[in-house]
Amino acid sequence: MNEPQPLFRALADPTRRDILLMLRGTDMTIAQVAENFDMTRAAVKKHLTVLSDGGLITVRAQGRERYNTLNPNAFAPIRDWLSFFDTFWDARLDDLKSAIEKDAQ
Amino acid sequence: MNEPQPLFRALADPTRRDILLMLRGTDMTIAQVAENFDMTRAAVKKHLTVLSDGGLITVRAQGRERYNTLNPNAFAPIRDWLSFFDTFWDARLDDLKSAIEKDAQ
DNA sequence: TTAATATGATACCATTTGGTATCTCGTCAA
DNA sequence: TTGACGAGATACCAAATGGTATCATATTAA
Repeated sequence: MNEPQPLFRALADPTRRDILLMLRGTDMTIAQVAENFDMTRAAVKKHLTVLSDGGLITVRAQGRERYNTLNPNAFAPIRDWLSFFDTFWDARLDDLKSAIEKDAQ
Repeated sequence: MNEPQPLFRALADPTRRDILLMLRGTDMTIAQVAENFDMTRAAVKKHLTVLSDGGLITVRAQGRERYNTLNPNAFAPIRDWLSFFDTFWDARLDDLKSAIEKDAQ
């Protein structure tokens, strides 16, 4: 069913959203990500795990280092979910249009 | 400023996302929303408060009832945030294009 | 080989979160 | 006027969450 819950959950924390922005340009190891925050490496690692569970990043091992990479298809499920509301907005606009037309008569 | 945190937080709970889907077609009172869930009205009310804090719904009083309405501009901040990654994807595609061209030489 | 380094894993803690129960306050109707 | 009804508010509880400290493991380098 491709549950979007882990994705929405992952995006709910500001630190995790900052990590994602940070990973736009370059892949980073856990230590590199942790340098940018005022918290322990262990805490950052937890955030990275949540991001991975949400399908937002993938991890590539290279020797003793783990490079975290932003997933190109990361936000597709969110966009899909948001699209459930598109027809609604259209209907609202139609209602408005009808009301205006009726008003003009 | 326009902090997106309350919005992301509001969307992180599956019950709240279901409420939003439910409100697409019609405005509903707290009791009406609560009918659709296996939890107390008080719990539903809490969810509605979080949704309101996130700017996702507005509440209109009518007598002793409160009608909850989906906010038309609800998802704009999320779309804005997601757009921060658009240039990144473009750059990735450019990289890919360059690599292919170099490969073709 | 041995020490330093990058990460994994786990136990633990305080706070937040999602939920119930309960009481109070307006508003509507008999 | 007097209940009944819809909603607000608060106290309380269990579980999830974000964080630290600490120890173990694997890899690199001297």
